[in-house]
Amino acid sequence: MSSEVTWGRPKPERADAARNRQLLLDTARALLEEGGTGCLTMDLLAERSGLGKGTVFRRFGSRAGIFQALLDDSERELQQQVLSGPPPLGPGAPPADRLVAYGTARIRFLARHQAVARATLDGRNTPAGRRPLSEIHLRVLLRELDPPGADVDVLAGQFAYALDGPLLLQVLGTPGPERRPPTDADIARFEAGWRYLVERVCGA
Amino acid sequence: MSSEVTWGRPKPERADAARNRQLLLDTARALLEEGGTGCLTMDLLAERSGLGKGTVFRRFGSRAGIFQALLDDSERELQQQVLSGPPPLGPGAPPADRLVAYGTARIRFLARHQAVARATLDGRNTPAGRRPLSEIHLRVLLRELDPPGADVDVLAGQFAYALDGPLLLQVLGTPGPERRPPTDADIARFEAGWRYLVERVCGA
DNA sequence: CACATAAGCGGACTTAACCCCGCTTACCGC
DNA sequence: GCGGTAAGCGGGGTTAAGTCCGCTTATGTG
Repeated sequence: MSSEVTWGRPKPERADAARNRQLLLDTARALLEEGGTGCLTMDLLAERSGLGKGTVFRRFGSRAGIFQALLDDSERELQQQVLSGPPPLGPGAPPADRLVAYGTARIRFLARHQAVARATLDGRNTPAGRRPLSEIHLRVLLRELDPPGADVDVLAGQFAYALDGPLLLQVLGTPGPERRPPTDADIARFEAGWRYLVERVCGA
Repeated sequence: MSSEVTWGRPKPERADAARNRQLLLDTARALLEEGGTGCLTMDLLAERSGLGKGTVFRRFGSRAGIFQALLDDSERELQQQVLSGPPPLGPGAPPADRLVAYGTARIRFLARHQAVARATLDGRNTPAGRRPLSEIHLRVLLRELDPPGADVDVLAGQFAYALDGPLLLQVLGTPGPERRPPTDADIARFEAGWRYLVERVCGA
């Protein structure tokens, strides 16, 4: 887990910095474990890690940035499966099947990390211009599929938010103001909905 | 503009409270005009209105709440057109046409109020369980249309976020981190994309 | 009109994200 | 090894969101 794919970044990041980043992520996860997202404050994170507050902000830019980093980290595994795992999630299956498989996987991923994903949204300062990996992958598959007459860029965005939105804001069930974690039944409905959408849009 | 549709609320709200609410909204709009969303702070809003900070929070609950209130206020006009305006936006046209018309109108609405809509999102404390009017309307139209084999509740959510997401987070153009307001060309693409989606999903 | 009361109000207080800037230290070429 | 230097670090300071609680006032009743 040390020197994996080292893509040509101009400045590779100093050794102590990398160590501290990892330490911070680990501490952050521990804090989440014991008190949920609300419990994770910058001061506490710094203190528990034995580092200064400035360091925390240097690494992650903002509170939302930490959650983003955590989510990216968790997402890496999924990415691996998509890039080089077995079909239909990985390469080898027809694009439409991969689309369905990816959506299903993403739904489960989001359901598992709902709290962190939500904390990523922060009206004040989102990292700006950050384009979700999800959308990029969807675009690749859609371009391969090339539905006649579609604007693939736009469609990829629509699909990405059709996948993420309902789960992040938890829109299902009675109109009441309760926000419960999604049940297995909810997830099944979302998955079926996704399958339906892909089939209708990308020919049957 | 005084006593319109007075639905049976248990407590109608005291007169001075209503006056202050309106005053606060007006002041908020003035602040937005002169400095954008970033300039609107609770302290400043209270001071400019000649009221205490407590009052501001009592009325709107949080900073995000103010933006929500502003957006709701702006949205009322659109709602009127949907409920009792001329077709195809208003009642009378076939559901598929109304779906397209509504999406188009919503896209334009969001493009015009993008900054405020964005400020509405706040990872910390969204008013919880708030279901966008948009989604409700979409569900009504979809139920009328009743696409075979679709889960209308799920589909309404997917559509709602397919409409809102790309515009709120501005996902289009080169991958760079610039967040510019959407151009007319962007809007045209989103509209075409929406039309495409509706046609594919709801039969041609 | 006087009173009761519940809603509304104000503004000091607390908390936490985020900024700043002088000090420290890992890394690179000799 | 040995500077030079740019990146990394620390933690106190600033700003703004959100809370609290005692005072004020609109409103309905006898």
